[in-house]
Amino acid sequence: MNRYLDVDCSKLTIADVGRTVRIAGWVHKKRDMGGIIFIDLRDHYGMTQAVFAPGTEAAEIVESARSEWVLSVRGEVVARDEANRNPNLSTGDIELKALEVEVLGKSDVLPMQVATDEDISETVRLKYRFLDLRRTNPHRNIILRSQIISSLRRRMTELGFHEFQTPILTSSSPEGARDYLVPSRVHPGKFYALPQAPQQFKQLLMVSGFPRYFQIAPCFRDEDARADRSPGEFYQLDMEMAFVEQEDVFEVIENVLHGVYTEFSDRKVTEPPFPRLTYAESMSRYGSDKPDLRIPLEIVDVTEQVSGTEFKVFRGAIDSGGVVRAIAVDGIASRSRKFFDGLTSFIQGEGGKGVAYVLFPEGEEPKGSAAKFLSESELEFLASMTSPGGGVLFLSGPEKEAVRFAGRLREEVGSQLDMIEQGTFKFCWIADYPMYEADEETGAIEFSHNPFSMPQGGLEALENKDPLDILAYQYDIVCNGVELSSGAIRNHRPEIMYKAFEIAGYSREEVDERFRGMIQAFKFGAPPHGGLAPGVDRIVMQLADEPNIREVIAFPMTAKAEDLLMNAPAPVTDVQLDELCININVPEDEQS
RNA sequence: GGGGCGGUAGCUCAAUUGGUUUAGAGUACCGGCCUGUCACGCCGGUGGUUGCGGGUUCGAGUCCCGUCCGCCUCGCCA
Repeated sequence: MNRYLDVDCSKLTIADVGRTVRIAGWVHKKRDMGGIIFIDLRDHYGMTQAVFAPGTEAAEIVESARSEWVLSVRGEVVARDEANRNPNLSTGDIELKALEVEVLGKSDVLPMQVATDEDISETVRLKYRFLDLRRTNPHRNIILRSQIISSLRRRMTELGFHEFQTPILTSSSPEGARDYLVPSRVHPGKFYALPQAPQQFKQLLMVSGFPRYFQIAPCFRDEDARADRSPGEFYQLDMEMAFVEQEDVFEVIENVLHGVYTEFSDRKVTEPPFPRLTYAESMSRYGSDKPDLRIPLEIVDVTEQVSGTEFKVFRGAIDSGGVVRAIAVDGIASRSRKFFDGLTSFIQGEGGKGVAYVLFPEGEEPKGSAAKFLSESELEFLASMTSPGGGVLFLSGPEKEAVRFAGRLREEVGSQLDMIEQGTFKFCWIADYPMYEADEETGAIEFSHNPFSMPQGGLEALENKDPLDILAYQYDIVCNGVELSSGAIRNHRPEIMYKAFEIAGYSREEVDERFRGMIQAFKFGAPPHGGLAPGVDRIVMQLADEPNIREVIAFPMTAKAEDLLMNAPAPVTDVQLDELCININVPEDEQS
């Protein structure tokens, strides 16, 4: 085939016996028996055992070879004796009797072993990522990512979408995360920004008359990392459609996600149409706008039912305008005191006060921290929420807090009691987000999500309704408690745009200044349009069943946004800085 | 920026309450032996600023303070 190899390391079988072929790859393991030498040669495709007979020139060369050397071996394919076959290897029925070997690349002593399953510290893995990626799991994850992205592209194209590229060097946009900035040499003192998302570009493409846009889009946001959030950069399946309403977007994305999740996993995937929840409904039933529907627990508002209670904890909450939220859990009555104390500690760790509870053990009196303070009728009602042997957990306080803590408690109890349904991907839409929210400290009205979303009710709603009551055509798609994407039907009407921004405190001039390109475009005939942008890394993470996003990124950065392999970020030369008219002014206590 | 956990041979880990440990083991590496292994085996050897700096103590891998790095998390993520 060429001078290095004829076939890859996975292909040779009993049918090839007698052929003389070349294979090339890495020394996975070498077993030197003193005379005969065995080498497992590994490449991307598989592994083949090469045998070196004592006294041959090839054996002499290979004697000094070590793990991860790169060899090309020419040899004769021979069948192994019955007793010497290796059933763990696809090529285990044969071996390559070496006639000739060429060393293509030597290896220093390895900083980490490749041919091992043992855990290796992430620092070492990231510093020597090229070695790490040779290992089975990391290698497989990156290939899976490639296949998923191919599949996404194919599915989008088949649905009539066209793929576009949009600028990487663009301008800083207000709102949102901190930008990554790139200094301009031609315009000293001015900066490009890397796009946080191609949001405005894709909307401009709609105005340009392209009805179905998509892109596997790199997005750059200078925000801190999480297990499911890589710092700096990530990828979205960015898509946008013209002349559509919310349901049209839902239908397309359900098709694509159901397809890709079914293609790449054996789990049960929610059949389209995915459940639709309003934001308000999701918050009240699950205490979260990204509910994990695999947990069969729901939050119930029992404020009214216990409004006459003497129980001090509830009394205090209700009298100061708060609420009492309850989660009924079957079979929980037999749990130890320690279990419930643990739940209280958990909620305290989240910033709450604690968890009250009442239990209904079968054939016994109700017990639990709240039991003796509740009236007969109150207990009767609560008992009806669960079955004998069950119990009810309570969180009380100001509504916003009670809702949030109840949501966290729901997840914690679900997880501790192994109630999370395994082997499924449960999707849902969260729609009807509020257009605005009040800043917690200042009370100022600000956009709660994307400022480019169309307010429900249009201009009329903006002019006549309390801003905090206005909903937007704004939606999220959630899978197993992970937010995959936000999206919206966009506001394509300049007059509605100006009004929407005015409510959030931006003048017409500011809007013109900050979104010049887009607002101008909308004045020259813009179609109604909308879309969303599921996070590719998170999709791959779920399909690879990895708990950490770095496992599906070939060259990830650390939580502190450093690339340990490429040594980024790094200082640059004074010449480079001079050319950009930049003076570095790092405070002394931050120098390292 | 706050909180939590961690950092001991190249790698993965151990080391009782602060003390007979010359800081050990496996693996890797080096040397010797071995012609059918597939985690080859056997014998021997090299390899340590216990992240770094300071402190307490007769004595610190172990306790205290600071600092750096890694992970998780809160803030942050239109």
